[in-house]
Amino acid sequence: MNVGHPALEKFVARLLRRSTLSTEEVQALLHLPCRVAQPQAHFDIVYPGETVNHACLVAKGLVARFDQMRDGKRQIAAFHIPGDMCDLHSVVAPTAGWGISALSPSTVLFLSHAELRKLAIAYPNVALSFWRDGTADASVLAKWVGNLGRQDARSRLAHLLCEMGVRLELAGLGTRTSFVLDATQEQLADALGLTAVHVDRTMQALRREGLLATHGRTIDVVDWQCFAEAADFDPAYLLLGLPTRAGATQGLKMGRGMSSAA
Amino acid sequence: MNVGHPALEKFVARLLRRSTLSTEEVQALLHLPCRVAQPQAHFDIVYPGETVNHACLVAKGLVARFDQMRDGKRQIAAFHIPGDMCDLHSVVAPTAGWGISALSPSTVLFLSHAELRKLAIAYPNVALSFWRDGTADASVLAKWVGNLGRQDARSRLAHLLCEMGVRLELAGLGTRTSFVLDATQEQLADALGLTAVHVDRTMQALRREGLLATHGRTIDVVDWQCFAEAADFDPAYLLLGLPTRAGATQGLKMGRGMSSAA
DNA sequence: CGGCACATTGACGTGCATCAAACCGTGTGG
DNA sequence: CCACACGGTTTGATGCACGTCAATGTGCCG
Repeated sequence: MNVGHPALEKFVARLLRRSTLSTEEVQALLHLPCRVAQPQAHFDIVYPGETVNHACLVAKGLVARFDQMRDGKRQIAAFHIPGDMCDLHSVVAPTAGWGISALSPSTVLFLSHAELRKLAIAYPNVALSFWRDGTADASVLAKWVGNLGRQDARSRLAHLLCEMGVRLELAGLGTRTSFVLDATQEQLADALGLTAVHVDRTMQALRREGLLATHGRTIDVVDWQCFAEAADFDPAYLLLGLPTRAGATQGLKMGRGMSSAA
Repeated sequence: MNVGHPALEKFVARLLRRSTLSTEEVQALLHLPCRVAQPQAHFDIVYPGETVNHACLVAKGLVARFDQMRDGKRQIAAFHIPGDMCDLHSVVAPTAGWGISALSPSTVLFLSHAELRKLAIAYPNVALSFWRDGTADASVLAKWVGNLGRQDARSRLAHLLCEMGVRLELAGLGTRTSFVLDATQEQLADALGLTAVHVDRTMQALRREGLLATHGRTIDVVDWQCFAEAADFDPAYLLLGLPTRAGATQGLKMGRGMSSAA
């Protein structure tokens, strides 16, 4: 057991990107006790359906939240990079259907629900920031639903890469046009609702189009504008106050009449 | 402007299904002021990308949160039934990428963010219950990601119907095996990432198999067990403490080694 | 050097999209 | 009371994006 692990700073930095916290609140967060673990790639940190009494903070590596079908097929619902709490929501819902798995060799911190809840109750503002953090995750999920439901493989893959680029850049782990995404094509396939084979072919297509270059697991986006275009990517859903693609989706379709009965 | 609308009771009932609240807290919630509107079917209540200063509570009808692509195609990310707050999360994130649309003729209440935030700060326990409510929505989103990514049309449709059955039953609007889902096949298609044509054919297949019967927009599930089986449905993700399908997804796949460095 | 995880390739099958037309119930106006 | 328009459902013909299976290539590590 450990108090005030340096990775907590990354988490606080993430919260501060969307919420304002007082020095006292920040200090309280930074002094949370934690336990550290270093799962290797493919290790399941939390099994689907398990009840936990701690939340999981990523310090290093790439971690995913996934849903598992009866036949064993997996669908990744979220990627988590250093500074992310995979399951902060487990504080208010300790049993759920998902699992958490390390995609690459990682370092994770376990923070007790009791301690986190204590903070949320003592500092209403911290509670709001936790809620807001969860809302941001949910917004990403909603966007993934849109991607899976209404875009083809090319757009889906491009969108995922755009998202990870922006998030990794903000986390200080590269730039949106050049970053390391430490996942196998099979893991990407699990996130995109595709097969590894098709992810490979799609990746090749993007390379052939000159939109993308890869060196090992480093992704280089050649022309961000074109690429974001191909991805139908608008960073608004990340809830980071980033500049929105002008007039993108606003008011495309008018509804028809709404009798007000105030 | 209206104070203490009866539909607030449904919302409080929804919160109480997952959280415990004191009488005082309940009273405070029940006395929230609101504005009422009655959108007809297809009316867009909130446009994608709009900034709002109120949250939207469904009193009657069927309402959806949706994501819109550049080409105008829509993907529904969540259905909302009476008692649901479509966008409680907008209290902590007033601008986001989604839109909200009435699928059938509905009644909705608008509750001011300021008032809701005031409650959340005054009563930490209410803040937790709001956070928990948002978490439940997020859990449903994650499940939808799984469905869209890894199940075929038949399972997806069946799963959606299972979910709506259970939710409508809990809201007192039918039973899980017999309920009204007031959406067109096109709207279902927008939720399932399919086309209306294919939804129709899939529905017919389920009827032919004897799993389902429909009368207008009333759904009758013939054999819940078989149907839930076909849907790969396990209600755990609804976070309602419902009985879980025995040993469904637990520990299907073992991970491999995790060097502990506590 | 051999083994292993991952990437890549090719041949082939299929689930769902697309397009276009017909059908059906319901409300509306002549 | 019929005609017709309208939103929604149903049907059929055709095509393609992606899945499946199976083999081969490639870099890394012991």
